[in-house]
Amino acid sequence: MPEMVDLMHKILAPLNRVQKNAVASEAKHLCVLAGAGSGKTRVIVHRIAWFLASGKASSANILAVTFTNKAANEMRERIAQLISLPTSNFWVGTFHGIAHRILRRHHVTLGLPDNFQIIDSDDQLRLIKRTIREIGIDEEACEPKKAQGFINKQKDEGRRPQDALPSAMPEIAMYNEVYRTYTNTCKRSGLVDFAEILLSAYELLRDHEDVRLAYQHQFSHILVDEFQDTNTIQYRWLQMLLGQNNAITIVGDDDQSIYGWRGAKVENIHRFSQEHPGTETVRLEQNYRSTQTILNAANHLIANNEARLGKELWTEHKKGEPITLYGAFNEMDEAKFIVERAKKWRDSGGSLSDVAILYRSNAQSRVLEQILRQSQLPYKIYGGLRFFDRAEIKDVLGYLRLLANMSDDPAFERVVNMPPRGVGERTVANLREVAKQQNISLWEAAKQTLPTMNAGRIRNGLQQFVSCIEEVSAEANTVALPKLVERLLQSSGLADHIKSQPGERTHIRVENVMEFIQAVGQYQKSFDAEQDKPAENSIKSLPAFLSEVALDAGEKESERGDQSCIKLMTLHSAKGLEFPLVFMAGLEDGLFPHHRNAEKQALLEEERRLCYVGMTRAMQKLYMTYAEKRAFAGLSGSNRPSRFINELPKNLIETVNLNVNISQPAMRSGMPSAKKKSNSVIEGLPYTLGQRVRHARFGEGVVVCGEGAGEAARLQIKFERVGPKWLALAYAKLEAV
DNA sequence: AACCATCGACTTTTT
DNA sequence: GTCGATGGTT
Repeated sequence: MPEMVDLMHKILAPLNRVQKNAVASEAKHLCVLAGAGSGKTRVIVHRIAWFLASGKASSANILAVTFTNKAANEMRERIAQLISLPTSNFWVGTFHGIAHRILRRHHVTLGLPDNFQIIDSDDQLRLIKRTIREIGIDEEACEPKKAQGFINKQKDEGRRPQDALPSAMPEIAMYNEVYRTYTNTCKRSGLVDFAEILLSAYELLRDHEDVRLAYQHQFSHILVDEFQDTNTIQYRWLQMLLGQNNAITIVGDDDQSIYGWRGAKVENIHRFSQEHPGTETVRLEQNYRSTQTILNAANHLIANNEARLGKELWTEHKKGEPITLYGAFNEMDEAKFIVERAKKWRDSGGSLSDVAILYRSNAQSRVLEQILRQSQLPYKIYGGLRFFDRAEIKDVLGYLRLLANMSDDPAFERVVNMPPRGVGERTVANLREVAKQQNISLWEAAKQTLPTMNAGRIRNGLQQFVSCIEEVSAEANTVALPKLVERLLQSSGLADHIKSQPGERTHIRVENVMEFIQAVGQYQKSFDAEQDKPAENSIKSLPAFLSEVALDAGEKESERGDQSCIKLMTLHSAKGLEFPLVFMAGLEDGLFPHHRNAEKQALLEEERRLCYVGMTRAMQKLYMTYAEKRAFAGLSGSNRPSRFINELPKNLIETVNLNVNISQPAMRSGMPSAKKKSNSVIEGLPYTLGQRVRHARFGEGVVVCGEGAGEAARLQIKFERVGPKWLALAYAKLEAV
């Protein structure tokens, strides 16, 4: 008993007053509005521990749901750390992970094969393309990407093809037809996409009372992280688990809802307390991350949003440095400025791993990379292609999927001619025809068709493929996964193919495959440990491995090898992270807020939240930059500074123009036009940035930047014919144009 | 069937 | 300025 009291003390002691109220709340339901950097995860972890320590629930009664594997793992680890209990019987996981686990358990009830597999959005798109072709709709009229968006949206909203909303638009009917056919194909092939996981899990609970009651009985205490990001079906799914008696704790921040475009409904958190009588709402507003200056600016910005529950961050930290605003001449100049300041940070004792450069769209990283490389600063781009999405890895996975489930037609199509063995589009089309007529899989069709084919290159190739699969498949009974993968790579010729590809990427691809084999080995190990004995075959572990891979975003990759690297990522992928020094680049109207989201209020508010998220990543110092001219496909030409800049309190901002070595006083007026003028004057020189000049030898150009004064004054001119050149003003004969 | 050249599109992406 | 898809050529 004294241990219990000790434990309860240990749980509450490190918390502030509001956090304590949340953790120990006796209310039936709890809504924690957790501002950025306010100790959100800590509250959720401690509340779980509190339930356990106070005897309200045992670990098996708790369901904790997150959106990312990373968050789920972190939660699990921190619970284990706080209370010394094994966490293996906790239900902690992502929406998809938990729903998937339930699907596996009840696959019979759902009419799913026991070896059903998960397809990612890439596979989904391929399958949809094929479906469109199969139906025979004109691809011009039915863009696969749009069809994919439609289907996922339907599923996110809980609508099956037969539930289609009446619509006057003929294309809706067309998309729905694709949806219907696609659904059938998935069923036949034993495939489940991401949205399907959630929808099926919801329908299972909705339609089967016994199942529903069993889970309701089990999960007396439900906790949900990042609740502002839940979509319709996730909300309903939670509703099913909640029933009348269970208690739920939701944690989230409506000001950080930035995934509305993916179906997330901020309204879910807005209306939660109304729909759940007995809800206590707690606001975590003390921030442990940023300076008061940064928080004030962020508070001021987000106050412009109308639809919000309302929250104001504060901190006990110092005021800190002002936010530095830099209006660059162009994107090069912007990148140079950022790199310059990052260097300064390092030279004055900071670490480059503390530095993050955030941007609205991925394309912006290119210039930054270029300048970083030139400056020889180490950097790492986050959120690019995920490890398991690399082409060579997906090829190997395609083979494995086929081994796990011979009816997996998309997998068949991916690998039947990989490496090229003469089985082209024509041959596959024939197989598809056979498969369709007899309602069998492509694999079966291939085996059946083979003896009737004309001898030749095509038949040889297909025969090779079939033999390879059968051979390796037989071995799956006797060898473990890593060995199986190696055999597969050899037997299929994929290993040789990758090695023999010309180009500089070969080396990396080979390395990736090696790493994949290693990952497979690790997986087999942990699988064996769970089963309590080493498996002498891959049959059992393979489907589970594939599911794990499909539901793994590949976050592990970002963990390694990032010592003292500057981090580059989009604002979206920065959510949940923090950095001592943050640069937000490309704050231009059109880019950020993105022009497609600038008109409608709701969309603009989401852009503003994105800006808020970006700003609140910064711990010590925040830079915001924009380029007056940006060469950017589609959005070329000159841009105004982002309207968000004007929404920041002027007294928290210092405006700087690095290249001319002058610090400008804070903007006098918020008007971009006024600012533009004052900013482009080069102090002490008779030229302005962006001015056109003519040189006797180099021709016409534009003043890009300048430095020095008097005799030492130099200007950088970007010439149309010969590119940028630095010229000493004293010698170069320039004339204004 | 495989390769190459040309055209055009282009936000964000937890699973 | 780059990636991907498409169409024509070998």
